[in-house]
Amino acid sequence: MARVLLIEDDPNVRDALALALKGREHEVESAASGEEGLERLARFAADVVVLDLMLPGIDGFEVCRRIRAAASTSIVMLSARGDDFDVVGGLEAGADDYVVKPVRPQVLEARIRAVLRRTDGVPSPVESYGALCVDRASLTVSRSGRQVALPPMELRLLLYLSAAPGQVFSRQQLLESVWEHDYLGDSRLVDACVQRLRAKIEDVPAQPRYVQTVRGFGYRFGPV
Amino acid sequence: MARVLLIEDDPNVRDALALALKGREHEVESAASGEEGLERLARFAADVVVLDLMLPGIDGFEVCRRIRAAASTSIVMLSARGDDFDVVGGLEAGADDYVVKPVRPQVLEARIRAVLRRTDGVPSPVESYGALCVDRASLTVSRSGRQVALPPMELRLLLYLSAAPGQVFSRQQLLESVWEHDYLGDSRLVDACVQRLRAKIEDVPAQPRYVQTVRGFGYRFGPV
DNA sequence: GAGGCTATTACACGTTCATGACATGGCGCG
DNA sequence: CGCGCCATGTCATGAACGTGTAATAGCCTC
Repeated sequence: MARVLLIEDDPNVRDALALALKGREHEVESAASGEEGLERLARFAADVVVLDLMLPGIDGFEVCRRIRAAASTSIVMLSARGDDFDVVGGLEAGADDYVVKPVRPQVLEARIRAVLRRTDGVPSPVESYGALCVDRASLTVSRSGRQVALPPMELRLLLYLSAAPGQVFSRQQLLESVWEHDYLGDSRLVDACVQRLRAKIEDVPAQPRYVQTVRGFGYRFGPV
Repeated sequence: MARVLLIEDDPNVRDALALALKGREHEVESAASGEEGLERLARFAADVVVLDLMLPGIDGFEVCRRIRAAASTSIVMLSARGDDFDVVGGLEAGADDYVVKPVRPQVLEARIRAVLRRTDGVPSPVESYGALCVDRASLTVSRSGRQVALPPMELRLLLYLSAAPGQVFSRQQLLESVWEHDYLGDSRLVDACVQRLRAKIEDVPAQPRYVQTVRGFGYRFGPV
């Protein structure tokens, strides 16, 4: 019925859910960590990702953001923590649904179906922001209809930022998520990349419309 | 931000939710029964319908099916019954999400956003206190609809205070938490920052509505 | 009315960011 | 195998902006 990627570190839960979903004619692929999940996703074109929050290595929220940056796959979060605070945080990180463990497979499946029903009508991963067009499938960017060639890092940065328009990211967050650097310390690397990106996508780089500076905090993609 | 049709027969719940959603800049229309809701929907082009299941007259499931038949509006079901059976049934009747009462407005709103994200752009989460709106994702503040630019420290102070409305913080606490200074000692630094902040967000800085002085103790955010 | 607490304003220093030049390194092409 | 280009990361400079401090004025409380 659907292609499901299950990211969950507990083998018992993972196997139980995988089995149940397969029994309902879904195609299921499993991963035990965030890293593994992201890697699988690159090759297994999932319709929906079922994502545990408590993962070894990079946590569920970060995995969620990275999935959002790269693809338009739907995400159902799965967590043992059901406080209002957690739920709101999860949904704001970009999840389509948030389910509290333990969960009966029937319920999980019903929620997956509800999420997919919503997605069906939205085929195009092309997002357009003003004159800027970002196509996450072909990884191309165009500005006022004319295609813009972006080097890898600038493209990754743009994808990441534009996946959450309006949200402010610190340089540190960007170094970790986009560059996958883990060292702490001051670096003007992000700044430099932002400048180069602006030179290519902004009409007036000195008054950026898309990639904006938030003094003292970091950068944000739009809104104007 | 979004147009919400709220179908709920209990006037208390209805008014509370309507008020909370309006406070977050949504446009809200209410209906007390299924018939009234369907009729409203014909004229009020809602982005999402929040639908109680226990309604007088035609029940929530039937309303859901009729909405689905007529329009592509998203539906968030609201019910006091949270059995797995009910949840699965609700989602299979065509709901996009199913929320169990009682629900905190923040959670309902986060779920509405998640549902809308699929069809619309991504509006960011907004806390609103009277005429003051604080958007914690994009780090923007607006007063009576007009955006206010705040320098980093003033913004951090406002974010910190408004995260716990009503609670009093001493200058020392603020120095530690907002400034991350650890030295003890008298400093009028917090005062100065508060003044600058007031000048920007208060209508009458001399009679502050949002950032209030508690003589001898410190400052507090609201209540209005 | 005195003392302590807070508001208000001004100014100079420090931080932060933009910008462009430069060094490094990988990759493809000859 | 070697050359050269392009992308990336680092650095130095300069400007803009915000911030902390201090000095003064106002207010509340006892």
